Amino acid sequence: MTEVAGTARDAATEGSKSQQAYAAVTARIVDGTYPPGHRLVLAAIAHDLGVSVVPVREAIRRLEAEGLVTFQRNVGATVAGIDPTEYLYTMQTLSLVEGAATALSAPLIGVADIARARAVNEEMRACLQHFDPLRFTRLNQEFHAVLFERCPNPHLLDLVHRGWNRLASLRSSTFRFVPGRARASVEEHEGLLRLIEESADADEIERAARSHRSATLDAYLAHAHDTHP
Amino acid sequence: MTEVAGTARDAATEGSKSQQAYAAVTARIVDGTYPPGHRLVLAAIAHDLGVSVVPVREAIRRLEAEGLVTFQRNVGATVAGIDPTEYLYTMQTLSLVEGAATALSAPLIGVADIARARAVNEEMRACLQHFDPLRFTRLNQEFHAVLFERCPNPHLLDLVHRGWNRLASLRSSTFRFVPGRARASVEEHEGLLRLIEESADADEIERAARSHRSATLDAYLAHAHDTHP
DNA sequence: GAGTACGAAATCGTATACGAAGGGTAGGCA
DNA sequence: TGCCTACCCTTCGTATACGATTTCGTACTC
Repeated sequence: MTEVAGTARDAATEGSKSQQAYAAVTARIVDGTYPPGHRLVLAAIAHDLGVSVVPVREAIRRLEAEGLVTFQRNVGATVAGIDPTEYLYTMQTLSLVEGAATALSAPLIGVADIARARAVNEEMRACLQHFDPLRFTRLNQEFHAVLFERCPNPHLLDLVHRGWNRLASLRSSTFRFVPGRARASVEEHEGLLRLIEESADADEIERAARSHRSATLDAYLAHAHDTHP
Repeated sequence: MTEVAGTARDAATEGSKSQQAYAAVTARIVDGTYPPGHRLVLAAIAHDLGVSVVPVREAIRRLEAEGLVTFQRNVGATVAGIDPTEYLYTMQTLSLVEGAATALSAPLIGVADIARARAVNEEMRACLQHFDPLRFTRLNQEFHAVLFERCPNPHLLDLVHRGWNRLASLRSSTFRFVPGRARASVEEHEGLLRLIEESADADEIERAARSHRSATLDAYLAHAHDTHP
């Protein structure tokens, strides 16, 4: 079946069924088909993907290791929720690793990268008018990806990706709750680009990138505190 | 054997077979039964542990996610090696996350913790006389564990544990190669304790903890460069 | 003598099957 | 009427079995 229908299908058809299952489930979590709290039943997913439960099981375990799903023995897996505490920890960790990754990749960033990042940021600025949180968040990720993707330390880069993945599961980004943060964010992006352009000290870049993210977290916390005192 | 003899056996018998397999394989990697480069054959391990290949497979995948083993499709898993580059990346990442974890846990560290850490450090100081790299390394881990273990951010703490685990796979620690680093390390430990005692700024503690580890890395790199120019 | 091609052994990947543990519901008893 | 218990159903956990893929050894040819 796999060969017949999907010949040179798409990137998802690559490799083992486990990988396919992983890709498929991840996509569904990120795009919201499986909302937070949704129960992931192995047999159902397996049937859905046209494979056996074994590869699905492996995929779920991998997702568990990455924190996108929680797992309970003999009970099953559920899509990890948007627990505010969880959010805090994830953002805190991400600020740390992304800050470092950005600093490490800064010396390797060329003019083309800078231009691309700036273009994305300008798009974000334009987006401020008729504000669309989802679009803004997507652009935000794209912007930062340009900045950290050249990080030479693969472990660190992997941690950054995991952090973003976890955040992706709550699609209704921070900016939905705290739209006021969006404008400041765009300005800080420009400042970050300047630092990289002028080959600033690694420490300085790391601090800037880290506090940029921390500020978003703080804005969210302040908002959450106002809403649920 | 597992069911008949071991009723409330021991901690290793807890939970699923997958967890048992994970614990067993991890232990063998850390204690050197499976040296770096050793090929992990599923069927052999399964037979050895008295279980089927499925749980073993899951355990291996988990170890892969943690970086203790490398995996190749349709080929198998091998215990991850001591590639100097890998070491650099791991230490770099560890310095980052451990520094942050130490800073975050500092306010939660009580006098008892300080006393224990200091006792361990004194033991390390005594150990400097008839130097034993393995013992020194074990004490070193114990010392740092006291300092970061109270970190309230579980993700971050998990990353620190993973980092240490990966380093544990190369038991012949840095201090074997660079014994001169040991004395400086003990002194820096004392400085770190002082900072925590006097409730220093979080940034300051983070910087101190990070550069402590970075210094160890640098010492190793300098040594490696001397040896293999 | 070296390189290549073919075949066999080893090992992984996945499917299917069965036993076990949890949760929900219905029925009975206080 | 409310709570407790027993049963059943759903879903997971593991074993076994078979097909797929890779690798190593050997023989043949240039």
